[in-house]
Amino acid sequence: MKIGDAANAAGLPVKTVRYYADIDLVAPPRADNGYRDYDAADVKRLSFIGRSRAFGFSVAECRRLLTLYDDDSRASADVKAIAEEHLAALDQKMAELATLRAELSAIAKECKGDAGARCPIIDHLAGA
Amino acid sequence: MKIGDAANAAGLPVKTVRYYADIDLVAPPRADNGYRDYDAADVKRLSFIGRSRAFGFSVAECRRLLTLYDDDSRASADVKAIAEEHLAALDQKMAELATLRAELSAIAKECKGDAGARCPIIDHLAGA
DNA sequence: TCTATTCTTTCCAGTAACCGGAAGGTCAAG
DNA sequence: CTTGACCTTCCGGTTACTGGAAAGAATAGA
Repeated sequence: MKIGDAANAAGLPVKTVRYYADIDLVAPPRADNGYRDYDAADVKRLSFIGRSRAFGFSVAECRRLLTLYDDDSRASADVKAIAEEHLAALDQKMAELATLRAELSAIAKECKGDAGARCPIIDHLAGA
Repeated sequence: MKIGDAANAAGLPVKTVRYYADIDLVAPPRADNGYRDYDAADVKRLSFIGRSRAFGFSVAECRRLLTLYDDDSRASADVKAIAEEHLAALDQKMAELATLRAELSAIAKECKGDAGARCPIIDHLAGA
């Protein structure tokens, strides 16, 4: 199976699939003509990565998850640990954004937003 | 004033200040010895950028804000527009993260997280 | 069979916003 | 005069790709 078909089946851009091959995430053998030769298992792994990425896992995390996916005797605790690690990171990110948003919103409220030059937002950013 | 002092006064790493000079955000003249020569106004602009970045504005947005900061006859509406644009982006980002978090959390809950191999998280990622 | 099109390959550059380090010039202190 | 702390430029790496160029391979149609 050529890269285009594999990418299609996995729902990923060809470029991305080639990139995953470059970084040895899913690196199929080569056919005689030099083309990468994907099989059904590769497509499954690509789909797995696609879904993991959609959940916000980094490529590095995907690599770990893929190792666990391949390992029939893994402990589900190991998988869950990665997931909770990621959940914690999401929580932290959201908290940061919420703080930012609240502060900026408070400052923006003070600004009339008219044709006048006086602007509390600028003043705040300037350190007033 | 040399870059180290300016960076110090603005609370930014020297590398960052040099980067801002490279991209013409705050580009001071050169002294005879080739050193960048910052003045008090430059330090203020650097601090302004530092605070803007801390609020999550991109460097491109900082550039726009800086233009308005420099313009005594700007309309506060122009500043507020940038701020609200950014607030909207923050809201969208937070919404995305919240969705992600909820979905992942729901899946993770199904996983016992023990020594067993059966793992609903992996199953979900595999597309079960 | 010739050809046009659609693959595929590799490699290079760019994205955002820097950080780290190397090689080398400058300057103040001791 | 030498040491050390600055400063300079340039190159590479970070994340996860994306776009594009140049060139070879395969396939469909005339």
